[in-house]
Amino acid sequence: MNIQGEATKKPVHKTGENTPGNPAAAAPRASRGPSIADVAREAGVSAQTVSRVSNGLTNVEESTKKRVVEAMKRLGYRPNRAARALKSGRFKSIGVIMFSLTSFGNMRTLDAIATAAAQAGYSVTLIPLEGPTPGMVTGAYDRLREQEVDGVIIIFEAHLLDQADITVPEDLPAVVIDSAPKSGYTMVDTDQAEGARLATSHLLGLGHTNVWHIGGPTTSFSAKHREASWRATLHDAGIEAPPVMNGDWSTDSGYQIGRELARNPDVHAIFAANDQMALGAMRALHELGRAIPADVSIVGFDDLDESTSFWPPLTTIHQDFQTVGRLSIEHLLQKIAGQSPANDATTVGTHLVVRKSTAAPAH
Amino acid sequence: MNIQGEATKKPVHKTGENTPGNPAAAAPRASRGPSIADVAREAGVSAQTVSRVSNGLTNVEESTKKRVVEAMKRLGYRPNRAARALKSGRFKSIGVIMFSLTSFGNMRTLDAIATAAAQAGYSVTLIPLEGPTPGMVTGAYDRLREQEVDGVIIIFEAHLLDQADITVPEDLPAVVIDSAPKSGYTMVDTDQAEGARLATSHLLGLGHTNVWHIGGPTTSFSAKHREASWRATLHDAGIEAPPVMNGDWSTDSGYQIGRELARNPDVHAIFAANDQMALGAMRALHELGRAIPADVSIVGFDDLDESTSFWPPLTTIHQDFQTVGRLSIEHLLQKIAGQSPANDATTVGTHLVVRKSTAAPAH
DNA sequence: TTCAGAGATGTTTGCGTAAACATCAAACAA
DNA sequence: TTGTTTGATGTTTACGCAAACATCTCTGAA
Repeated sequence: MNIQGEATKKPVHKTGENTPGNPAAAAPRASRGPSIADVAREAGVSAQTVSRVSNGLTNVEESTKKRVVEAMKRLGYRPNRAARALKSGRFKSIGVIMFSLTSFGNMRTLDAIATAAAQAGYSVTLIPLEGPTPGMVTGAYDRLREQEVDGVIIIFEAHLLDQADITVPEDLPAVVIDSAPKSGYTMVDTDQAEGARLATSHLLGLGHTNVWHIGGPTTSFSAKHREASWRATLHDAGIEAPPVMNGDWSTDSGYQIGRELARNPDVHAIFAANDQMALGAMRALHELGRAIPADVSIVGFDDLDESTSFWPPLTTIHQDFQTVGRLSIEHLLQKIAGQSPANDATTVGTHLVVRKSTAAPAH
Repeated sequence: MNIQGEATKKPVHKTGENTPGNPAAAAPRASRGPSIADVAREAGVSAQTVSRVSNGLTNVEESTKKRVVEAMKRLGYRPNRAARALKSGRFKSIGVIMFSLTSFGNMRTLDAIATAAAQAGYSVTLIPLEGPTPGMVTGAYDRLREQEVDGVIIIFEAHLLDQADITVPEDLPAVVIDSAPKSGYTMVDTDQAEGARLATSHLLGLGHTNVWHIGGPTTSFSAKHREASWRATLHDAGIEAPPVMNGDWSTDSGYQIGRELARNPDVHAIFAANDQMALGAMRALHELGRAIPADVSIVGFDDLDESTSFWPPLTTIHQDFQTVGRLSIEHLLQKIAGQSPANDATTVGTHLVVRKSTAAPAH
């Protein structure tokens, strides 16, 4: 009420005094909240002083500041970010481009990003993509540029951007997760190589003479990196890597591949590129009567909260999604602030979590 | 390159010709993209005409429009949403407030929301909350108001808002998911009652004489509703409901409660309020030697993609997250457009998916 | 006393856009 | 012819904010 009254009392502006044929009652224009000018009037100061208080500048006398703050409260004033952004060119918002919200790993990373961004006073704008086709990527970029964000975090293979004939505008800070180093972008990611090596070595150390691999999609750098490291680890042990079948991260794809592997009596050790595919593979093994871990050992990658409760509880590689998300934001904010112009690559460590899905081979 | 070159050629503006003591080279002011005025100059028309083309208004001659579009392309023009928002009061953005990104159900819903919003030309701004305490909710609202969104979707119990002494500003359209009907907000949700009834009836129909329940957190309306419906279904069958233990949706909480239930020889049928807790409970049952479904039957709620691959594959209630998300956006956009002022409640149907975790009792 | 310096506060201005209004030419009716 | 309508286009203005600059009021030193 009070506010309303004040708000409508707004200035007549200097729009020339001559508007005689005023058409009926002015439309009750969609109530915009009180502006900085309203607060200024209420507090008896200038708009600029209100702005200073609003932005926490120091050079305002204590009593004045108090008066302004009270006026703000009374009017329920909230700064208008659109105006602020228009004026300052800063949006206090970062965009996240990702393909799918259905991959648990991405979810966890997004969660961490959102939390870290919020703590830094940034909001997160989501741009979901439907698939890794050039068109989809382009569309996202257009949208992000329109949206005007201060920077972006991209959670997929950066070379897809290149394929799509896109370069991130040089003035738009970007951080890439799940991509190759030296892609030309700042990068933060889990140490995929270490994780895959840990998983493979664990199985080898148990006495297995070979390790099969359920790979992730070939469009994913994480997947490719994990596979390469698995292959290298086998090679270092003098073992020739068996053929790889690639899933799409989904549980069902793991199940399909798992059925193939389960039918092969030579398979006694499996390294799945993520926990979800490992889960699917375990179902296939169960269905085909292969005991885990007595007959077949399996290791996953991710360490989801759920993996402890898979049956049997899954031995897996722990990924620190939290840290990846946090570091991404940190690096991005630094770039936004104009620091750290280097396109560096940061890697977050992993570790092996041994549970019940692996054991020494029977023979 | 080309674009770059054009962009830097930007107007000198009419900032008064007299700036003699110009300090060195003018700071290479953060390159703002080309504005509507640049396009207008390039195309030899007025800014207003460019605006008309940009907004797809019809009253522009074809040849003129073409000239403008070409100029836009040449300059790489993108409308500035901040300016547009400032002018129009519309932000083409909707906010999503949610507690946790770690609950799979919320994730799936968020995914659907983001997709539907994108299709409607809206972006999604994420506001993660750390917990259901009043302070957290308040903070989120402040942030959302500052962020200036056209509407919000709230994925949690609406009464928490009331507890927090907050009312959604009447002029801010809102849709609530996972909340009680008649909460005063427009509501979209899965038909919790139907789902819980389906689950309970299924177990009863199999011949079980009682059904235990693993409940969700008491702060969740979904959880309370599922529990109430389970209780009512038992009551209708002349059965007194056994005591309920409440988890927090997490797999681990399901495991803890599952261990209690597994130790009780009377327990032969369990309805878990979500699939994750069912997974945890199944692990507990396995560990304590209770066969599923020979000795104990269990039904979940959600029907995650993973549930097919749990061991045994989980019988569960299918929730259509996709539809819930899509309808939320539809209703919200209607409210934003000023239509459908009624605070109605929309319910999305469920169905039972029978897999391998349920069977008739032994004897 | 006089003035320089420092800090508080006010005034002007423009960010990019679109509504409101103004103008102008062509088409048409009287 | 002359005026009226219609559609295309240009001009002015304000959206809310915060830089840049201007002013004003104290201190304290010369």
